[in-house]
Amino acid sequence: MANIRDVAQHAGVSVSTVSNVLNGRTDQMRKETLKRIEDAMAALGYSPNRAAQQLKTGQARMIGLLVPSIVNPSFAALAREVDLAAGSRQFRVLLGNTYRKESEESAFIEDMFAHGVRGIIVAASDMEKPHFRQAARKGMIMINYDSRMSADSGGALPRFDTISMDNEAAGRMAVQHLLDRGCRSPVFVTEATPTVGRGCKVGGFLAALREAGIDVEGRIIEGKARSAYGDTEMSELGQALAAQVIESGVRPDSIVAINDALAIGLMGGLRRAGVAIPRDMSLVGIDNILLAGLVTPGLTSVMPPLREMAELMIDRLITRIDDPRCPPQEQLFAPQLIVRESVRVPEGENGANI
Amino acid sequence: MANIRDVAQHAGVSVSTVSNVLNGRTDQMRKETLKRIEDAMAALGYSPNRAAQQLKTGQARMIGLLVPSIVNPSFAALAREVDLAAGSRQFRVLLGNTYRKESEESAFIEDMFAHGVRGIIVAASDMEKPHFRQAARKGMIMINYDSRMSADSGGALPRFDTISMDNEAAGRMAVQHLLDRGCRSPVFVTEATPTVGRGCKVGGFLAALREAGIDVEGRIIEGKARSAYGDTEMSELGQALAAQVIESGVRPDSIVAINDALAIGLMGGLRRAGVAIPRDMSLVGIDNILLAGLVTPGLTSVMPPLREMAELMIDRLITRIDDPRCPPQEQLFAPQLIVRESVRVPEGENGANI
DNA sequence: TTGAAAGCGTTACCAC
DNA sequence: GTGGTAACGCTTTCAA
Repeated sequence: MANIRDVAQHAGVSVSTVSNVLNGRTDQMRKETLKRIEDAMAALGYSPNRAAQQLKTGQARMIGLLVPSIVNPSFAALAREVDLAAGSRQFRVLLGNTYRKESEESAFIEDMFAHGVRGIIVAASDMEKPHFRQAARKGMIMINYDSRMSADSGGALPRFDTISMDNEAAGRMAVQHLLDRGCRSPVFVTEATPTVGRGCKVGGFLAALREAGIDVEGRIIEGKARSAYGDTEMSELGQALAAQVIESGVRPDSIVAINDALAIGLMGGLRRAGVAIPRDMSLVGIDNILLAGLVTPGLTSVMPPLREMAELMIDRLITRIDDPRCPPQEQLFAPQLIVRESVRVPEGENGANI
Repeated sequence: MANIRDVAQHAGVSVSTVSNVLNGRTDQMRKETLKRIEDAMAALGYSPNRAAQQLKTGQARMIGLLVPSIVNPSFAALAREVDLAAGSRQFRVLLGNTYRKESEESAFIEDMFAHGVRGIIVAASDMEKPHFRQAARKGMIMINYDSRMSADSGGALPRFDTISMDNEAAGRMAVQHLLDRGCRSPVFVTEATPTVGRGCKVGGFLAALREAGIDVEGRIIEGKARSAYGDTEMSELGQALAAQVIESGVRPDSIVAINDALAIGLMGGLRRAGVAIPRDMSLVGIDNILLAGLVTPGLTSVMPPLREMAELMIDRLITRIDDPRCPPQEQLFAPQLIVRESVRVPEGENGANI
C-alpha cells in the first residue's frame, strides 16, 4: 500500500504538504500543487494509514457500541442506526456483546482504550458500576442508551450523556391508545425485575389510568423470567402470564406489555386459551421490534425514534471527544405509536384516524 | 496511559525486554525479571497500545464482518457467534452493513485496509464482484459466508474461503421430516430471485421427493418480493403466497419455506384463510431465526450450525493472515433440524422420536 | 506557500 | 539473558 511519502514523491512535494491536504489545510495552497497531490493520491490508490494517524493524534475514528446481545432485535436495530450515523461522520463501529457479564464489559472497555477508541455507546447497562466510572475518569467518553442508571442525579452533574426514550410517555401512550379505542380495563404485564425504565413505563401507565378515572388496583401483572434478558425467555414468560391475565380479578379487556417479546409470548398463550386478538383482547407492545410486523395479527407497538437518537448520540460523542470539558447532558425522546392490528377497532369507527 | 517505556523503567529493564514479555518470548528469561515486569505492568495498569503494535506489525487484531443488515436476525445470530469466536482469540469485530449497496461494500473494504484489518468475513454477497477481487489481490483475506458465488470453481482454485451450510442437505432434511411425519404432498415455497443457495435447497427438496417416488410436477411455488432481502418484505411475500399454496393443483398438505421469514408470513396468510397449522397444513422453515421459537405454533426449522461455522471462519482467517500462501478452502456444514410444533404428528405416534 | 525533522508506542534485529 | 536502536506512517511545529 502506498504511503504518504510515495504520494509526496509522486507529486514532487514534501510530506508535510500532502499531510496538509489530508487535513484540509488547503486554503493557503496553490491550486496547482493541490491538484498535483490529488492526482498522485488517485494514481497510487492512496488511503491514509489510520493506525499511524491514530498513534499520532490519539484519535481512532472508531466508536465502540456495547450491547447486551446483538441477537436481541432492539439492539440490532440500534446497531444499524448507530452504524449509519457513525458512517456519515466517517466513523466505524466496534461491536461488543456483554452477554450481561461484567467481565465482558471490562474487557471491552480495556480493548477500546488499547485500540485508541475515545467514545463508547453503552446500551442498557448500569453505568454506576465501578469499571464504567473508572473508564470515565481515564477519559473515555461514554453515552448511556436506554439508561438503567438511577433516575435522580442527586443535583450533581451527570457523569455520562444519557439518551433514552421517554419511558413514562411510552407507558402513557400505549394505554391511551387502548382507552381511545374504547378499552375500559387495561392491565400492564411485565417482567418482575425492577429497573428504572420499567418503573417509568409502569408510572406512565398508572398515571394515564388515574386521569381517566380508572381504579388502578390489581392492574400490574408480573412474573419472573428464568433469565431476565433473553427474548426467548421473555416470550416464554408471556406465554405463562397469559393465564394470569385471563384469571385476573379486574377482568381485563386489554394489555400493555412491557416489551414486544413479552407481548408476542402473550399472543401465543392467549391464542391457546381460546382468546382471540384483537376480538377478545387488545394488546400493545413497547419497542417495535421487527418481529412485531411479522406476526399475525400485527402487533401495535410504541417505538423509540431510533434514528434521531442514534444521530444525537454520535453527535454528542464526537463533540465531547473534541472538547472533553463539554458537560454531559441527559436527553429524553418522545416515543411514537405504530398502529397495527392487535387493538380492537370500536364498532362503526375507522381505527385509522384514532 | 502508561506505555512500554514506563513499564521498563518501573521494572528497571529495557523496553526490548518488556516487549519480549508482551510477545511471549519469556522462555529464555530469568524468572525474577519476568516477575518484576509483570508486577510493573500490573502496578501501572499497563495495556499495550494497539495502534502502535499495528503500525509496526501491520496486524490489527480486528476482523471485519460485513453483512447485508444486522437487523436481519440470521445475521445478528451470525454476528454474535463471530464476536464470541473472535473474542476467544483476542480479536475484536468491526461491523459493516452493506444495505445491499456496492458503494457500502467498497467503502467498508477501503476502511478495513486503512484500519490495518487483514481479514474480513463477508456474508451473503457475490464475491465475484470486482471490488472483492481487487481486495483479494491487495492481500485482504476474505471468507465467504453463505456464498452466493457460482457453485463450480471451474477446476481453478477458489480465491476465497467459502463456508456455508449444506443447502442441498437442508432442503432434503426439511422435506424428509415432512415425509417421516406422514405428509404426502409437500410443496416448496420460495422467493423467485435465483441464487446458488436457493438452487441447492430446491435441488435437495426435489431429490428427496423423487427418491420417495413422488411426482415433482408443480411443487415449486414462487413469487417476487418487492425487495428480495428484507425480512419484512419476505414475510409479506409469504402472506401473499399463502393463497397460491391453497389453490395449488397438487393439493399440498405441507410446505417447506425457503426461509423462516417467508414461513412466518405463510403462517399468517394461512391462518387468515382458515387453514390451521399444523392440523391442516404442516410447515418447515429454514434458518431457525430467533423468531421461529416465539411464534405460535413454534416453527420447525432447519438450522446452520452457526457456532462451529463461526469458529472455523475465525480459525481460517487467522491461519491465512499468518500464512497468506495457505490456500483457500470450501467447507460445507451439515444442517440440524429444530423440531417445534408446526408439523403434524401422525395419529398414535409420538412425534418426539421421529 | 512549502519543507525538515521530531516524535507517537511498539517491534525486532543485532550487539553485548 | 538483556539492551540499544532503527524503523512503521503520520502530524505538527518551526524555519525558510
